[in-house]
Amino acid sequence: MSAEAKEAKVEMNASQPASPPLTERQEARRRRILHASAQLASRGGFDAVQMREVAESSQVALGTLYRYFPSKIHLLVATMQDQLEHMHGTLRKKPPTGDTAAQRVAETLMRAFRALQREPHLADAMVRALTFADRSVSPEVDQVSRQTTMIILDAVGLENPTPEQLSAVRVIEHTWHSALITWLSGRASIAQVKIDIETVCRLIDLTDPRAPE
Amino acid sequence: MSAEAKEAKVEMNASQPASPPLTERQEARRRRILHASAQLASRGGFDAVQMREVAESSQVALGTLYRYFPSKIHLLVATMQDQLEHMHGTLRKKPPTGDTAAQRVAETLMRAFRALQREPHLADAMVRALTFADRSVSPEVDQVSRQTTMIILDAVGLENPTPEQLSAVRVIEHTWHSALITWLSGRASIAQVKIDIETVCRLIDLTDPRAPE
DNA sequence: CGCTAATCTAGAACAAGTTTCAGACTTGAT
DNA sequence: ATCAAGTCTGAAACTTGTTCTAGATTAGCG
Repeated sequence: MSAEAKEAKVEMNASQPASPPLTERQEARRRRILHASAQLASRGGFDAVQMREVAESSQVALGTLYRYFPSKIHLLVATMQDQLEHMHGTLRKKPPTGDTAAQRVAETLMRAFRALQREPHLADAMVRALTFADRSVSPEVDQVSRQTTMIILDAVGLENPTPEQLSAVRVIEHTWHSALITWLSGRASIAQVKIDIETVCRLIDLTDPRAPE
Repeated sequence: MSAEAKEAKVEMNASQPASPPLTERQEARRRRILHASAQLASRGGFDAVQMREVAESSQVALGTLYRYFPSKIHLLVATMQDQLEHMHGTLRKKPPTGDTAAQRVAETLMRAFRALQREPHLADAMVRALTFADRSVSPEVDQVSRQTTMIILDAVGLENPTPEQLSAVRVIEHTWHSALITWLSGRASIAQVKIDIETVCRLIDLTDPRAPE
C-alpha cells in the first residue's frame, strides 16, 4: 500500500457548531459537492439540482451525498451559506457610502441583488430552498438568517443596535426574501424590487436617533 | 373588417379569467377536491396532501385531479384562494377599530394570523405552496396577492391609495408572508411575528397625511 | 334518438428524492 | 502491523409527484 495520507484533521471552523471534525479528504468531498451543486443550480435552477447528478459530478456515491447533506434542501441551504459568506466578504471590501442608514442598507441590498441577477438560476435554487425548508433545516436556515442580519447591520453601521432597530432589520430581511421570490417567479420587475427595498429601508431611519426625518 | 367582434359569450366572472364554464357535476368535483385538499392539509400540512389521497378522498380519478389542478402546487394555491376568500368575507364583517391606519392593518393581520394558528398545518401547506410556486403558477399566485392587497387596503380605508401607499402595502405583504414562514418553520415565536407586523405597519402611517406621528 | 367530441376512470409507467444494504476502504488506537 | 469502528461505494428498492393509455361515460347537438 502506498503511504496513503494519514489524514490529519482540520479543525477550525468558527461558524459551524462543533460537528465531528472532517479529514482533509472529507473536506474536499464536501467542497466538491457544494461546487457541483452551485454549478448545476447555475445552469437550471432548483430543478436542475438533481441528487444523482450532484453525486456523479462530485465523484461521490449517492449515499455519501446524503450523509453529508441529509436532503436536497439541506444541500441548497448549505450552498447558500457558502455563497453568502463569499458575498459578505465582497461587500465588506467596499462599504456603502450613503448618508443615512436607510441609504446604506438599500445600497448594500441592491448590490447583492445585482450579484444575484448575474446568476438568476442559482438564486432561484437557493431562495426556493430557503423558503421551502421545514423544521428539520431550521438550524441551517437560521445561520443564513444571522449572516444576512450581520450584512445589514454592517451597512447600518451600529455596534449596539436597539431592539427597535433589530425589529426593523428583521422586517427588512423579510422584505428582501419575499421580494426576491416575487422577482424570481416573474411577478415583479427589478425596478419593483428596488422600490420595495427602498421603501422598507425607511424603517431603519425611523429608529436612528441621529438622522431624524 | 367587420366591426362585429366575436365576443358572444364573455364569461363575466370577475375573479377567475374566462375559463370554459363548468357543469354542475364539474363544479361539484372541483369543490370536493378543494375540500379534500384542505382536510388533508389540516391533518398533516404540505406533505400530507398527497395527490393519490386527494383523488381518492374526493372520489375522482388521479388523471381528473390533474385536469382540474395541473400540479400539487396549483391545487394548494387554489385552496389558499378559497380560504382567503372566506377570510376576506369574515374580516369584512368586523372592520378593525384602530385609530391609525397602521393599527387597523396590524389588527387585521393579527386577526388573520390567529385564524391561521387554529389550523397551523393547513397554513403550512398553503404558505409553503405559495412561496414555492414557480412561474407556471404566477397567475394564481398573483390572484392571491391581489386578494391580500385588497384585505390590507380595506383596513387602511382608502379609496385611492397613492403609489407610495401601494409600496408600503407591498412591503407589508412581503413581511406578512415571510414572517408566516419563519413562524411555520419554528424559527420565530408568535410574539415575534406580532412585533414584526406592528413594525412594518408603521410604514403605512408614514404615507398617511391625516395621521402624522 | 343517435352521433361525436370531450371528459372521466382505472391503472400502468415514469421521474426524482430518499432509504437501504452488502461489501470494500480508511481511520485511529493498540 | 493489526484490528474494530466508522466511512464510502454501487446498486437496488421505495415513495410520491406526474404522465400516459385504453376503454367507459357524459354532454351537446342535429
